Amino acid sequence: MARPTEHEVLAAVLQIREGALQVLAWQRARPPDSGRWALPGGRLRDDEDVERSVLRQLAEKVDVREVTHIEQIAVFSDPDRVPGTRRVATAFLGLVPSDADPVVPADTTWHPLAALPPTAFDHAAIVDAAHERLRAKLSYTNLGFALAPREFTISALRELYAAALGHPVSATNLQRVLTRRRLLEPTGEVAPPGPAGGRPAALFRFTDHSLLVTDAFAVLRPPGEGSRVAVP
Amino acid sequence: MARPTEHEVLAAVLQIREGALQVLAWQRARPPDSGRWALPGGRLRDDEDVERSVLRQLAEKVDVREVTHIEQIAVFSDPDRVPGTRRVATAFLGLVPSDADPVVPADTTWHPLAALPPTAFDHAAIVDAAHERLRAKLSYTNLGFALAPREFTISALRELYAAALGHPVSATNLQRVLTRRRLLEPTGEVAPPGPAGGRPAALFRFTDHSLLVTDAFAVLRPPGEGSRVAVP
DNA sequence: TCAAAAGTGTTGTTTGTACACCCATGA
DNA sequence: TCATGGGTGTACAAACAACACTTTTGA
Repeated sequence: MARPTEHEVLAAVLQIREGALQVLAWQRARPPDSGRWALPGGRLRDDEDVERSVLRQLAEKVDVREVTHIEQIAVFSDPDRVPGTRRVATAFLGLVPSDADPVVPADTTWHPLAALPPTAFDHAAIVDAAHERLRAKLSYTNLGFALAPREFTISALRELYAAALGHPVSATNLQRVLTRRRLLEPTGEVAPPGPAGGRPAALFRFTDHSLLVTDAFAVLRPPGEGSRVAVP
Repeated sequence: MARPTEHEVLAAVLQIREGALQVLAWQRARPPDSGRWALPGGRLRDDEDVERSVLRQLAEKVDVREVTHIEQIAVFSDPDRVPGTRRVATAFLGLVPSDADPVVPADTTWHPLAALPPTAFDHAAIVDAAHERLRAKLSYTNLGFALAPREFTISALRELYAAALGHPVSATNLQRVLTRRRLLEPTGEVAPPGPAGGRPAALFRFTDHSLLVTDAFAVLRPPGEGSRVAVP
């Protein structure tokens, strides 16, 4: 009955690169599932909780200072999710801003979510769940801050949102929505126009770099209340 | 280094009883934390995933058929969250409709969240997280179906929502919002008035008993799309 | 016919979308 | 002065809160 069980953490680290949403993975050199691509992670140590563990393990793959957001997605615990010793996994979503280019080990590369190579174990399901969480939170929180550089033009931000959401986004309305929610503020600077000319774009930044829920239109709220809530 | 680690599941089972949001807990008879109140749960078995495990363990406390909704909240994994052998916990939110009155063991009773007795370990934090999740999802999903009887009057539903949310809810607007989202439909029957008289109330039911996200006003959606999404 | 409870009508505000129009720059 | 991208103004529709008003019952 007391078959040994390990606990591991796994992270789907997402970044917009070359206009596409990509995930960091490393290629397994040894069985099981050798040759397939796996998410970064590993065993939970005795002296750390799952949050510290995932940050420690990511530090071996990327500079942790470049991970702007990390959150639990779910526990994956099918008894047969990996062969051999049972392993229960806590899965995380991690985000890296689009202007970072972390040094990664030789066996590790980025892959567009739209064209994932064969993945190890149940890692494809973890990537899907992370993507879904990202899509949802982009709509009702300020989570864009974790995908964008510190300063950016609206059209650059538009491309990030479009890539992450998987559908076209209007720059006009994106600016309007984020400004009305007071998530965006102009820096006062402008970016030089491209080679084809055009009006120079104003630079913006996110007002906050911690997660805020902007459920302005979430209903059934107490009579006459604000609409911003901090998430601890 | 390889200190033994157990994996347990814990459930914050919530129900509206006597007009208040209450949680199911049992009183520990033995150390550690003897006398304090703990959430139902226990060790993960080798042949089950965490979802099956929590349902199995709840079956020992309440009739599982009365649990209308269950979902993962988060992993609690502080190395010192319990004394002795390390235990990593997957916490769940469970919901029971207000008209159910499950038979529970002698050491187990319901407690209003507003007046929780001393709790064991980190179980108070789990209850808080479950409550927060419930509050959020009541606003943007049809999760009310899991708290309400199959058929109910609007004013009964109003009391459920008010108790779960912790603030007053207008019956007028509650009916309007849920109807507009097509979450509610009239049964055609009416409930007899109370002793003081009054117009008999029409009975309603939820149109769906599986979780639906009604993020009608979630922004940045693709140009011209529907507003209901099924959650698997 | 009055009090009590339920339900509908109406109004105003906020949020978001769509689209036309104006602005600043390089060639 | 024209093409190119950036930004604003305006109009419209949907969702919701607030509150007045009507309906249906028991006493």
